Amino acid sequence: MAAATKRTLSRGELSRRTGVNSETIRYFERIGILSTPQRTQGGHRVYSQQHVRTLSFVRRARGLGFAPDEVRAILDLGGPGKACCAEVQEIAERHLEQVRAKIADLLEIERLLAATVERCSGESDPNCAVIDMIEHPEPVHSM
Amino acid sequence: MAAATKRTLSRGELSRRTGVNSETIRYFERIGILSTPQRTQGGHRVYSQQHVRTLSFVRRARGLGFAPDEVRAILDLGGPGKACCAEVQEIAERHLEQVRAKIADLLEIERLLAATVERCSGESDPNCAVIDMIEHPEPVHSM
DNA sequence: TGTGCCCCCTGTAGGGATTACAGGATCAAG
DNA sequence: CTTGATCCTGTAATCCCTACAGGGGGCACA
Repeated sequence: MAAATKRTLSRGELSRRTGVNSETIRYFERIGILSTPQRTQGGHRVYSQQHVRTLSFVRRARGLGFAPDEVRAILDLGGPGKACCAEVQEIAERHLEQVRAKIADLLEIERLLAATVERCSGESDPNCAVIDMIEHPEPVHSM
Repeated sequence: MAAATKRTLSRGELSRRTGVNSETIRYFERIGILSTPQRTQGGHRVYSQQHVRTLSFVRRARGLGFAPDEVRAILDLGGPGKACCAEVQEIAERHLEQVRAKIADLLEIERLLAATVERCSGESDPNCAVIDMIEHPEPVHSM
């Protein structure tokens, strides 16, 4: 079991590899986001490279605001031999819409913030542009 | 108190107007994000148009992933006669950076999702492009 | 074969943000 | 004045994690 490419990892190693808190890994397993790993005779979890990939994906998706349920929904469809494209495509498209809506909102906020910071004198002007923006926001549609 | 422009609202009305859960309004008041409103003699909260504006801003900011503390930080600076520009500008700039980072990540995800959905046949192809993407994601830097 | 030390195991408790609920009072319309 | 909707307060529950306590495994190294 020496060097080179070790094909399995402990929970701590998986945590370090993916940046996901090791307690959270246990939690993800409990709520069905990460498949139950094999165990050693002593009961220690043994993770595969597949787990690394999945968990990395989950991390990115969660970090971008996708709900655990949504993540699970996509992940569930990726199981071995499970149903495919038609169904997955629909979910993916919904996500795409959400992503685009978020981007639009953020761009709007970005525009506002940037313009505002620019107008800011940096001095102690009681007529602050940022505060103005807060108190009289342009409508950013929806939300 | 008939029609036209009623200048005050009850909690429920404020909730409906802003889309923020009415219990959450109470919560925001408790943690200092929404200023304590006036009360009727019977103890019912009475909100102003200002509350509508602030709460809408809070909602947008929260929806975009800004922490309550961050929201409060900006809001606090907007108080009547409070300190200004220099300080606010700094906060706003930090936010701007965060916003831009988020946008970048989302654009990356959007690109991936869009390309993937496009490749999708929409049929029951066991070789699903979306699932492919999940299992062999291109690195999206950081995260 | 021991024997350390580190990491892992389980169950459970904590925390932040939000939402829900129970039991009672107020509002406002008829 | 009655009544149904809405509000009040305090507290519990929920979700998503994260942390802790106490008791073992895993494994290098002598």
